[in-house]
Amino acid sequence: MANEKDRFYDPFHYNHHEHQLSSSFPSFRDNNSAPITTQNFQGFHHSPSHHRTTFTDCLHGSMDYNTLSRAFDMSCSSSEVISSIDENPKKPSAGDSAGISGNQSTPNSSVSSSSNEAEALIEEDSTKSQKKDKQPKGCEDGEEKPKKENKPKKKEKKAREPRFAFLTKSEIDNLEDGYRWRKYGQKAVKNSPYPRSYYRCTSQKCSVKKRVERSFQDPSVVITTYEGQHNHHCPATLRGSAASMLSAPPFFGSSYMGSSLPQDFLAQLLPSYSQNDHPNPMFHQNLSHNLHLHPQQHQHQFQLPRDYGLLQDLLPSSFPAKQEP
DNA sequence: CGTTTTTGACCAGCGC
DNA sequence: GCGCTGGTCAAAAACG
Repeated sequence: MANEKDRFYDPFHYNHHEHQLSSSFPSFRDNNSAPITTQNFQGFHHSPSHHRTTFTDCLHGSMDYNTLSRAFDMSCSSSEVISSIDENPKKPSAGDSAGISGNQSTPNSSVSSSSNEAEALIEEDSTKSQKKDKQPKGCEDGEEKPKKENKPKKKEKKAREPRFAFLTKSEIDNLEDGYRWRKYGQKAVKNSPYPRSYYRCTSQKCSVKKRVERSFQDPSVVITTYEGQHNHHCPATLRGSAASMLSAPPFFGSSYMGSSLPQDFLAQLLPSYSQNDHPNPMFHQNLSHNLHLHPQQHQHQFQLPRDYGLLQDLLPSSFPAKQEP
């Protein structure tokens, strides 16, 4: 279960507040000298009609904020929101409301639900909600009890892997991402008619998990949360880099935790990015090329939260100290 | 027959 | 302590 902090960072819950969050970052641009352009892309090779994913708020760890903005050449002039479903988060826990509700209005809300963007969110790993997870499966002590009754109740908490959530506009729940997954559970989600499915990477020794859930606010949006880092190569080589992109977890691996993360991420995301070393007008084309998309199809935007301070408040452990101008 | 999915039970953490 | 919820387990079923 997500505790306060967990819930706060949990994209699923985050999603419940997306409109609020989006509106809470009013002016990222001011703090950045980076030229504002919009980088859009969409599509999973698998998509029959349209899977669209927009990476938003790709922030994590100690990455440098400016670096990130530079790397993505972000545009925040269009504070788009996926939707403005007015979901009442039943439990406005301290963290929940405190962090987000400060700014409920939707500034220049070009609430373009029609623009179908999806988001990629970092879910800060909560150190509080670690669970048994990797507990040795019961009966280590020889007893054969029904089910897991005599599981050793380890108190030792295992740090959970960072998570990375994608909000994807898709009619298909389980988006193809190049890796093979085995479903190991499904749960009904509170306040949502749509169940959440739990998958594990089928590769041995790979502990990457993902959760797939459809947003009840916008049923056309699929929320996919990756957790962990693949320790193997993508079994299916997708065209371009879509696969590596979607296997985003490596991006969260410790080796990627640093100021160079955006570049690393983009390098993984798009080989052309590493080639070019810096976003440029061709970036769009490279992007679409790598994803085999038509430039005209670009409809989704990278976004960065605009209020760094607020983000720090939201994800205190994920951001370096705010730089005073 | 091996692998994957389904599904009810179980467990841990949290709030009250 | 109890109830709720998210997450996981594991047996059975389904699938290829």
